[in-house]
Formats: sequence, C-alpha cells, structure tokens
Amino acid sequence: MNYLEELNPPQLEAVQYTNGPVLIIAGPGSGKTRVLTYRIAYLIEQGLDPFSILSLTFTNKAAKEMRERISKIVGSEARNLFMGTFHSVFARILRVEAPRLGFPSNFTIYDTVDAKSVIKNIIKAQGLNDKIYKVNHVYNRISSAKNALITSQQYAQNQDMIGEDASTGKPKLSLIYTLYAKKCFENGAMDFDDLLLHFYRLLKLFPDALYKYQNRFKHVLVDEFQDTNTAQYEILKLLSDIHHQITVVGDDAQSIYAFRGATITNILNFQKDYPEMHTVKLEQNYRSSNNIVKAANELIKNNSNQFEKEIWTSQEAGKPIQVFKTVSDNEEGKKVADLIFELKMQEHIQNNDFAILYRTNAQSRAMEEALRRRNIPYKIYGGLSFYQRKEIKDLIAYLRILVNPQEEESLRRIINYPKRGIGNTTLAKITIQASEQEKTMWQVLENIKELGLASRVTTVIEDFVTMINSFKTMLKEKNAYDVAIHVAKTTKVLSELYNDKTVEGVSRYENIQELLNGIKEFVEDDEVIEGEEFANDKGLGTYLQNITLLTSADDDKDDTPRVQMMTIHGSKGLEFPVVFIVGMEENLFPSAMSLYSREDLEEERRMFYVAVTRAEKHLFLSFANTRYKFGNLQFSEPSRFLKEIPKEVIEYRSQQNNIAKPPAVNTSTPNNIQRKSGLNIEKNQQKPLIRRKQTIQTKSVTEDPNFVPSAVSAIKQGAHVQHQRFGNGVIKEITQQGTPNAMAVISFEQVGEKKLVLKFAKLKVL
DNA sequence: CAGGATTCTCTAACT
DNA sequence: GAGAATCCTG
Repeated sequence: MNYLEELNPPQLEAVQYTNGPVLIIAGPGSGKTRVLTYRIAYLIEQGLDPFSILSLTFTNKAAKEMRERISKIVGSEARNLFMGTFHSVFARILRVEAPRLGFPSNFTIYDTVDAKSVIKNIIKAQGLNDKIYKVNHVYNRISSAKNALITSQQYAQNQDMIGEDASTGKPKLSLIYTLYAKKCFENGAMDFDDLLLHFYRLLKLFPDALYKYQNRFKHVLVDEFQDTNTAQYEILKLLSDIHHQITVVGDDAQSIYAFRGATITNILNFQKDYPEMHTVKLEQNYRSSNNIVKAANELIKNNSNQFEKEIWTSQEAGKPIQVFKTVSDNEEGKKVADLIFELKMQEHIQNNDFAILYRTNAQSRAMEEALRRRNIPYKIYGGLSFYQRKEIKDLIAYLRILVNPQEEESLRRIINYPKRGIGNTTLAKITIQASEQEKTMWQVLENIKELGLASRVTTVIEDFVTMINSFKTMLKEKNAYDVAIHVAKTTKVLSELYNDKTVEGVSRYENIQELLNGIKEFVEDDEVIEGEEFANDKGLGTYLQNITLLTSADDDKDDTPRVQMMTIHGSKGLEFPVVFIVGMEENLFPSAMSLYSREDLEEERRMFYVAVTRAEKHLFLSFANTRYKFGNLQFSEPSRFLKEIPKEVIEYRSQQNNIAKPPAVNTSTPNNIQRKSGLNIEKNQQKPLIRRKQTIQTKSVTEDPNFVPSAVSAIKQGAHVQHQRFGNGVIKEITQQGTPNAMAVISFEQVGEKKLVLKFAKLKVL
C-alpha cells in the first residue's frame, strides 16, 4: 500500500473515502488521474470485486491507461474492471440487451455522417424545403432532444419544443424526429445519442434490467464529470441508486462541452441529489510553472459563474509566457516551426514534448506545411478520422449489411459501388416498393423479379443478392478478417483501387490494406475474460461497433516522437512541456459564433483556461494579422483573451526579435499533392510521416511471415506451444474441447497464464 | 446510366 | 477550399 504515501492529504482523502457519494473538484494538473487510479486500486485491495466497479472515462485510451496503471498495483485482476467511455460501455451492454427494445444485438452504430444522411433522405422524401430544414440544424435539434432524454413521442407532446419550432418556421421538425427514430429502428441502428437514450429506456422500462446493473455496479466512478449531459447523469443516478457509491471527478472551470448538451448544473444537482455527499478539492497543481498557473487563475476570474477554487503550485515562476504576432497564418506556422527547431537545439527537447493547440481543425494546415518544410515529424489528432474516409466507409458498409441486413443506409452506399449499373431511377423504384409493402430494402432486393424491371437490371441485382448471401454464409464459418478480405476481393473494391495509380488511388488502396490489418489485429487479440457476460466477442459485429466509437486519441501506437497537433477540445486531460496556442484572434478564439451570449463566451474562456493549463514549462501564444477563411483572406484582431493574462508573466516577442533562421530544407515537396494523398514521405524519416490517423500500426501481424500455426486438433493438454506475441508456453487445460469455442489455459514463460480461444490463437506445437 | 464540368454551400468543438 | 448537388453530354 506504499502508493498511498505518494499522495497529499486531500488526494489521500479522495482515495480512501468510502462512506458514500464523493465529489472531487480537481483543478488542472492536480493529480486527478492518479487519484482515480489509486482509488480504484484501493477499493480492490479493500476486497471489492473488480467486476463490480464501473469506471467511465472520456476516451477509451484513458480507460486503457488507467487499467494498466491499476494492474501494476493490484495485478491482472484489473482486466475485469468495467471501464470505457459512456458510449462504448453502454454499447457493450446494449449488445446483450438491445433485443428487449426491439433492436438486433448486432445493431449498427451510426456516426454523425450516417445519421445526417438518413435525415437528409427523410427531408427529401417528405418533400420539405431543404433550405428551411437544413440537415445540420435538424440533426442538432434531434441530438439535443435526445441528450435531454426527450423521445420523439415526448417531443411531439412538448409544447415548448413545438412552440420553438413553430416560431423558427420549422413546424415539421417533430415529424422529422419521429420518422428518423422510426427509420433507425427499422434499420436496426442507433446513433451516438441513441446509445444513451436507449440505455436509459432499458433501465426505465425493464425493472429487472435496472436491478441487475444496479446490483452489479457497486461502485461507479466518473471522470470529467463537468462534461456529462443530462442523459448521462440520469443514467448514473439510476445505476448508483442502490449502493450510493458514486465518485465523480471534475472541474467546472474546464467544462467545454456545453455545446453538446453537457451541463455544469450536473455538479450542482449532484449536491442536491446526494445531500450526504462528501466534497474534496484538489487545488495543488503539479504540472505547470507558477507563471502559467498565475495566468490561468487570472483569466478564469473573468468568468462570473464558477466555483470557489484557487489553483496553486509550489513550483518556481519559470519562463515568461511568450506572445508573438505574425502577418499571416502561414507566417505563424513558420514561426512556430522555427521556435520548435530552436528549442530542440538549445534545450534538447524531444519532438513529442511539443504540442500545437488550436481552436479549429482547419488551422492545422498552415502548421503542417511549416513543420514539413523544417522536416519536423508531427502527428495530427482528430480531424477527418480514418473511418470516415470514403473508401473505408464503403468497405465497412459491405460488412455492416452482412451483420445487420435490415440496415439500409449502408445498402444504399454499396448497391452501386463498384458500379454495376443500378442508378437513381432503379433505386427510387426499390425505395417506393419497400415503403408500399412495408418491407426492408433488402427484402425487396431479394424478390426483385416482382418489381418487373428491365431484365438487365434484374439480373444485376440478382447477382448482387447472390454475392451478399454468399458472404453471409462465409461469415458463419470464417473469422472477421477472412470475410473482410474476401469481400474486398470479390466485390472488386480492392482491384479497382489498385488499378487507380493516381496518388489518391494509391493512398486509398493503402488505407484499405490498413483497415484489413486492423481487422486482423482485432481478430487476433485473443485474450478471454472469464465469467464475463460482456466478454470479448471476436465477431464482426463487435468490431464494427467498436470502430465507430473510437476517439481520436485512441489509436496512438506511435514509436517515433512527433510534435502533437490537436484542437483544444482534443487536448483535454493531456499535458506537454511546451505548448503553442495559435490563432489567438477575435472571431476565431473566441469564435465568432460565441460572441452573442455570455454563456458561450464563458465557455470559450474555459477553453482557453484548459489550453493554458496543458503547458508544463513553456507557453507560447500567437496571432496573425491575416488569415484565410473559407478561401478568402480575412483581417484579424488579437484575441481579447490576451489582455486577460497578467502583464508581469508575459513577454512579447517582436518580429525583429526573430531568431536566426536555420536553413530550410525540402522545400521542393509538392505539398498540394501530398495533402490529398494522406501520406507524407519525409526524407529524413525511415517511415512515412502520418497524416491524420490513417495508419494503425500492426505490430503482431507481420512479425514472422514464416510462422505457421498448428491445427487446433493438434493442441493437447501438456503440449509445448509457441504464440507469436506471448512466446513459448505449456497448455495447462483445454475447455470445450472439440467445439469451435475450445479454449486453453496456457502458462507462458514471459507473460504468465492466459486463457485463449484456440481457433484464433494461432499456436504452434513445438 | 455514367462521368465530367460547373455551381452551390458551408465552414466550431466530439462521442 | 472541399464536398455535395446539379446539369449536361455521350
């Protein structure tokens, strides 16, 4: 228990208090993650079964890291903890429970793009004016209703909502919501908000389900509580209603997701809903220099709504916060790259110790080009994610309809991709038939002869149906990877991209290969958690649900140190020795859209607070006089936030004060082409530089091309076997021998005992 | 019906 | 500046 000695008194209290609900108000850098980690470890040491601990984090990566840290204290038991984001945890449970609500357990999860596409079709089908019913607006309206736990039926009865829609000239919104919910239900699909809403409905409609999860989760812990919305909070309340052991950790000053329905009132409500709750404040900052802490404290004072709290540090003042101005966004990029170059030389700081933070993703571009010219490796988090690329969505669409044939959105996507001569006219006829006969689109396709189309088209569709059916058959016998690669080949998706020798085509081909590798890795991640109802299911359905819920921080397996670039939202919870906050301009940060209300402006300021407090040693703030916005050059003024930082901690770098420029390299790179390609080849790099997040490095897959696993039947108790990743071991025991689910307990020399499913484990008998 | 050219629209953050 | 929608032609 010596880990407890590392804690200061409030931290220790936060870890050890077990007499009911706890609210931990944790300032930036106050050791919040450490407290949560140790608290869970402590609970386990006190005898609490890890299976009965539910811990909700903001990213899956955070969950994974916490799990690893906990296992260092309590051992492998930690893998039994139920941990993850709200969305992924509820999705996992809904895989088991969704049939009660009329959804297939292999329900599809729609990302924002999918959801908007469905809405767009509804607006079109209803003959509504899409200038008035704009997809984005409709989506946001429906989303916020769901986040407030208002179902479409309730919406239709809600005079406030109806009134608002009437006054904005959109009386049909309620209808669109109803039709959208209906469509999702028919498609066997849930969007992000549905994962919360339907889980809540499950608990409300089925008392036995509520009872089951209330009993199971004896302790519930929530990180980043300030960013939870109403739906999430109501679910938390239900889940912890029996044991009242709920721990929430948050900081009202760091609430930056109000736009998504998060509400600080959850913190206030927590105090009301749990009058017996205990509050702990963590105010000592271990992360940043005193100048940075001072700046953060001062600027946040400009917000009227906040809890009493003052962050302090025992660290010395440190470097002043440096502010500089440039003439354009491109110059800003250059200056940042120069400074990084300089600091690397002078202070021997690693690439990955630098972070560039910005308000909007679009700003990454100027930074990117400048870093590339300097040959500084970088990595961009967020932005257009790998799984949102067209070629990826296309292949995934095929996989989705195999798992969930009801699903229409994906079917529309691939029915004519690659081109097979099924155009809009045909599609329209199919759609009409489906709605008239109240069938799914797929059912219409299966009986396409009835529709009396031209014989050529009928044949094409019949072939398509036959092909999809053959994939489904295969799915019953083969693993997800084998099926995926078969689909990619048979549909000609792979060869079509392979034959496209343009830069974009090559990149798309590589992306598909990456996706296939990712599936392979998923399939081969073969560890089994025993006695777990929600155990690792290697099915394609699980895979598809998982990837939709990945957060931008989740695929970070990088080996080369890179400068990290991300939005301020994406930087939440992270820390870096050197931080650049770029684009400190009016109408950008604070955003032009936030200038009309006090609440929005205060959220922008909290965002600035978050950004500033990411920095440990150096903080740079920059703004540009001109900047390209939507392709036009715009003039900008310095951000009002700059004035809110105390002068004594600031140092202005004038433009004359420029550092001597090291010679630029590699300027001949054709940037415009590389941007589109997705891969940036850097001369000094061994590996290609990765843009966005398209590369998921797959270590295990290519380890030894000559490795040939033995047949499952050859694996017997007592056999000495070799595993690609775990090394050599001995079979201790085999369960369910002879069945496809046969598992073996194997004692490995290096990694200890593991339980693996034989058909996936790829073991070689020695 | 496919594919290319042109016009239009939208530009905040994220699961 | 990019992606979607629309129009036009083969």
